[in-house]
Amino acid sequence: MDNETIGSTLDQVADLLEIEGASVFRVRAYRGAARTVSALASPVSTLPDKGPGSLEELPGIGKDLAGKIRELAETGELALLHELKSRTPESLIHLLELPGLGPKRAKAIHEGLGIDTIEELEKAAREGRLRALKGVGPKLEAQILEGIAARAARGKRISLAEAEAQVEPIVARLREVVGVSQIEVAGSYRRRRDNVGDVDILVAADASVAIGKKLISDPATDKVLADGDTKTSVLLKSGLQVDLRVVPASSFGAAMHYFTGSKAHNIAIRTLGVRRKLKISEWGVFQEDKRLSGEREEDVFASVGLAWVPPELREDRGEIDAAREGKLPKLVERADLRGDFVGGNLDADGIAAIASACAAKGAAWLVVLGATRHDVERAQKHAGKVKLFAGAVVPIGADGSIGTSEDVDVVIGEIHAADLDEKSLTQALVAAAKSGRIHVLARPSNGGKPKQFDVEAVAKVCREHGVLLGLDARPAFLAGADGYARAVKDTGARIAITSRAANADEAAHIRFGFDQARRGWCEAKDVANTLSAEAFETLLARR
DNA sequence: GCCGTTTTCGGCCCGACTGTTTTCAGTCG
Repeated sequence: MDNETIGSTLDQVADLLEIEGASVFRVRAYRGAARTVSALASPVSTLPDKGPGSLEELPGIGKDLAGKIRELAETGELALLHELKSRTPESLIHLLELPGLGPKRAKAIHEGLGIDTIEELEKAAREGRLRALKGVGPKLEAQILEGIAARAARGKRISLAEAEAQVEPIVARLREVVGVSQIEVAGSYRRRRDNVGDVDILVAADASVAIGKKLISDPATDKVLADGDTKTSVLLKSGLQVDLRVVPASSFGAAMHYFTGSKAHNIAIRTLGVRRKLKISEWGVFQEDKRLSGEREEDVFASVGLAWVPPELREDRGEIDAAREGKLPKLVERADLRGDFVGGNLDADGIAAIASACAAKGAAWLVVLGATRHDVERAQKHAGKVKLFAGAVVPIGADGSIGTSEDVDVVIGEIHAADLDEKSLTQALVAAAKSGRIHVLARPSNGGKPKQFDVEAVAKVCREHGVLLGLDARPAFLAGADGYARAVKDTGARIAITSRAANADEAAHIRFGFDQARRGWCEAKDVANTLSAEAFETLLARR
């Protein structure tokens, strides 16, 4: 069973436990494990049984959960889940997806009314039977019906690129409101997750400033979900939910920290606060009701003895220990960009256009995929100072054999292996990396869905043979790229971020690759795109 | 179910909002 499925199975267990009324801490443990396993770059089966790197060593996973995860990985089944399903109908899990319905009410609905499915729930709500339950009145009943009607559109996450395109113009309009001193987008958007579920905009201003009204009247707004003094929520016409929160400037740092999350990171930070007898909230850092700080985000970290942590790292994946020990990575920055891999049947004019757009972003070299040395030589005259390399993408066979290509400077090996299992895929990639015929090993993907393989094992071979590991920066190919980058970095190998842009607009997508590399703790030295043209050429020759 | 600068047992983040209540439980982020 692959890691993602193991994660969602553990989430199901958590849902059912929650409905049963199990300890919230036990539920949290399962959710934490689900998150941790889903984010692993390599399949659970490739982890060592004991000692460093084993399941038990992962934060929040102890003996019991490690056993359950192994059970799932090896057999695809989980005895506990069967047991839970025998007591509580599985279909109740779907009730939790409705706004206003949590575990307690789902349980009450099941036990009090004998309702197990959304269809039964809808019927009962229409007939006004739900309000027979304690704590449920007409408003909740209406909300549930509305939730059922809108459930297809809810909970859908969109790519970061799409979210940027929708949110940036809105933020620009909100920024114009008089009395707004600071405005930032927080949440997973600020952490640069490859997909976002909703968008949190944080504003420093007096509560009296009419910024909520401005959002409500924004041309992109479709529907108002909440409209209070400090919080306004709307649904955009696209279906994206935007939450706007107004805080005083004195709390802006604490609020930024809080609303940036992640939830797991916040819990970890607050737990550190508790040990120091501090209370940390979105309003600031408090000691016995006395407010100590909160104007700047750094204040929150400093209050628990930590250095400021870049948002991309705030996933409770070791950043807190690193911040305490002064071992945070100096993350690669977009300004470090020196080169990219572009392509897509470009003619000399197209190459020149991309070269000039990339040069404006700091590029000193470009690998042009699908171009011959002759094409590149001709285009070089119009490419200014940007050094061009001819590149080719060649197929890797299921046995690791490398296909043929034109005589080019840079060869990217790409495996098309929808049907290969983890082990065969790993073997093929290792063989390709050892072949001495490729410079970059593309990340295996099945139409944007990453294929699982033993990243550590492959990256180790790549490091030994001077092969770069590709990270496709196109928005549809970013899933799991952060964990992949982290695994590559940890083995000491280097990644190569490839925009594969066919035009200047697409070349700007390289930033999404940088985002994921940052989420993967990569420093400039871990990313080949930061090399000067000379250093990149040397690297090509050395392989 | 996890975990240890209080701890191997007894804790486990914090606040806002909502709808239903006459003091609070449930949900959400």
